Amino acid sequence: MATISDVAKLSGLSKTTVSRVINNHPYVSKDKRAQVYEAMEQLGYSPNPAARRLRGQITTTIGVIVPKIVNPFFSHLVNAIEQTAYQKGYQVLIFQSYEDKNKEIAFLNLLKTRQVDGIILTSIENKWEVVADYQQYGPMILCNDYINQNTVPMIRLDQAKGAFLGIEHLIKQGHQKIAYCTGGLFDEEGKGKDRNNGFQKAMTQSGVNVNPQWIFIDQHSIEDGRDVLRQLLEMTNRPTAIFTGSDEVAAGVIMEAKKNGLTVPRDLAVVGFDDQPLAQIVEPNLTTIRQPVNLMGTKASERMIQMIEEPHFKPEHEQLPIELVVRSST
Amino acid sequence: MATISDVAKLSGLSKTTVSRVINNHPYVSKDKRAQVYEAMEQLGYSPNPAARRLRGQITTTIGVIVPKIVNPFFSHLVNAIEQTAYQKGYQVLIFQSYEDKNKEIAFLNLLKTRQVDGIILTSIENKWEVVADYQQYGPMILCNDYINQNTVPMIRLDQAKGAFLGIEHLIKQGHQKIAYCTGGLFDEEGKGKDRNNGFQKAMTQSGVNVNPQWIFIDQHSIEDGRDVLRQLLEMTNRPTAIFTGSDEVAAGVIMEAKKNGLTVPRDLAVVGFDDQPLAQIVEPNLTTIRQPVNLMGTKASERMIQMIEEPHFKPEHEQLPIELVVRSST
DNA sequence: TTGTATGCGTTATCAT
DNA sequence: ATGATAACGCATACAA
Repeated sequence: MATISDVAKLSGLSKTTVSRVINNHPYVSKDKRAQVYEAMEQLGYSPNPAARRLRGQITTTIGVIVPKIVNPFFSHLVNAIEQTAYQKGYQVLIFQSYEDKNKEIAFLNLLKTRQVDGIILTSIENKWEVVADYQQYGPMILCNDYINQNTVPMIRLDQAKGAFLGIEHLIKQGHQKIAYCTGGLFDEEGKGKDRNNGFQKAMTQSGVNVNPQWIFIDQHSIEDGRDVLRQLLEMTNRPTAIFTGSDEVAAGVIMEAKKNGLTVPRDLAVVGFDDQPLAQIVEPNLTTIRQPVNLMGTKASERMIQMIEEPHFKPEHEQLPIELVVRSST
Repeated sequence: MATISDVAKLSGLSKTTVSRVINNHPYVSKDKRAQVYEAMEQLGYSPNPAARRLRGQITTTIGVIVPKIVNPFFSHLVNAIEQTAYQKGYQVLIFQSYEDKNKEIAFLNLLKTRQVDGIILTSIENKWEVVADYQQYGPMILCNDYINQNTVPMIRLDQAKGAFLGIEHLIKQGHQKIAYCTGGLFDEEGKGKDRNNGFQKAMTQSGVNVNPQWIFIDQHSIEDGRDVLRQLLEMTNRPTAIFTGSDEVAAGVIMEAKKNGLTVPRDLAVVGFDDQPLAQIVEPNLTTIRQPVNLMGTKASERMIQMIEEPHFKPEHEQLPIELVVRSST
């Protein structure tokens, strides 16, 4: 590989001048500039990023930590982040935490070691205090996941409203016996807390009781959904509707319901979450919650770059709208 | 950030010794080694990768170029590559070409500028000669996509066999009027050529005619599938079966067929490709071709790392098995 | 077993 | 407007 010295030698100028040309500095005469370009062309020169980093302390690389890239929600999110960043000349490093605390720490360390200029975190695995500590090494944005503090910029969806809309919709349809699935826990704090609150709020507001028997935690896959339905089947007192918090789970519920002779939505109404392609493939088509994933990714990317380039910039928290898509499963 | 000099100063030793400890060199006494660790710990030291790269010319980073990460096939492939690489201490940079020639070139340039130690190419956008040229700058592997030359290591699926199995299956079921969709073109060369050949071979072998009217190119999405079915509907001479080359397209075909009062597989048998989750959600469940994506990713990753670490290693070409999964759409 | 000195490719500082 | 030189953090050849 040609270096800046080679270019300097060939063009008969100094490294400094070449560097000036590369970085579009002023005070370089037209003809010398041309000479340099000529030489760069001839040598097929391109600057060595490692050297630039060592020198300039900037990597033009953003790290994104996601649980799993094979989850369509995150692959779309990453896609939006990446496209936006690319346009602005930034690379995106994608890291999969697999919901593992140690991996998350390992990735956060990239900020410390300056492999990335900033990190976009789409889910939090460790205690927040632990994660927050890394902010001293560079900018960090929470995108999708969030915390109840004001110590880091956040771009997120109004998850509570999402759950609220889904449940409210069911209640309006006359349902009083409503089951609830979450991908997280059913705690005040922790994963899925927001949707839980939205659920609670909608139920309380309409004076509908929450039956703890009908709460299912840690549900993610199609198979999980099938399993939930099997459990429902064994109950003497069954719900008439179920909010699943995931299109996959919803699809599983529906498939298994039909297999067992139930009719959706007559015997059981089902609400999903995400509006993934499969929502329009299950039959009946899924009523679900649509989230503006692309918008969220784009915003996160833009904010991050701004934070990197303007060290004193502190973005506002943002909560993006979310909507109910009514189809035929309710 | 602490540097190696800080560690040297604090431990009262030289940079060299510290460096030796970091890189597990022999000839460092137990106690000095301990001192160094002690100092590193105290300072929260971690080596600066940019400096290491500049010095050592190794990045422990592999680049993967995919068309789109939101395509589940590629997100699973990338996932497998990444997991394997991560275990061996390599990072993976994911690049989306969006099937754009220029983007592909831009990414290949990362090899030239040593941002990555090697590149795994999962699809080829430019002419092969153009791409091949970049091999002089570092190792390259073709994974999934391939060429008819012996100039680069390849790990791929037996796509021809995949298509062959699908078509053969249809013919065995008594079908003679078979439509064919491809995500590429219907040329001897170019995208999808292999599946085309498998299709041709199965047809010819059984003496079944190929009707050019029933060939559809450049089909990818669910919507594309719906569209294909609408076109079929307008024909007076209709096929009795269709091989789609994509589960999404197959799902679209089935959805639209049912919407128009056709029964699958009685009126139209449908074969997909990929065995994605939705294959078990459409009704009837999709007969499809299953590809060992994870295996392919793992192998590509392993081979690449070997090529990086042993400069004279030239991996064998590999063609991975592929299988037919019969469900109820045929 | 340990340390000194040098260079990797770039950019910023200071002269000229 | 242009150039000489130092410095970024690290790893190695060589010396001791």
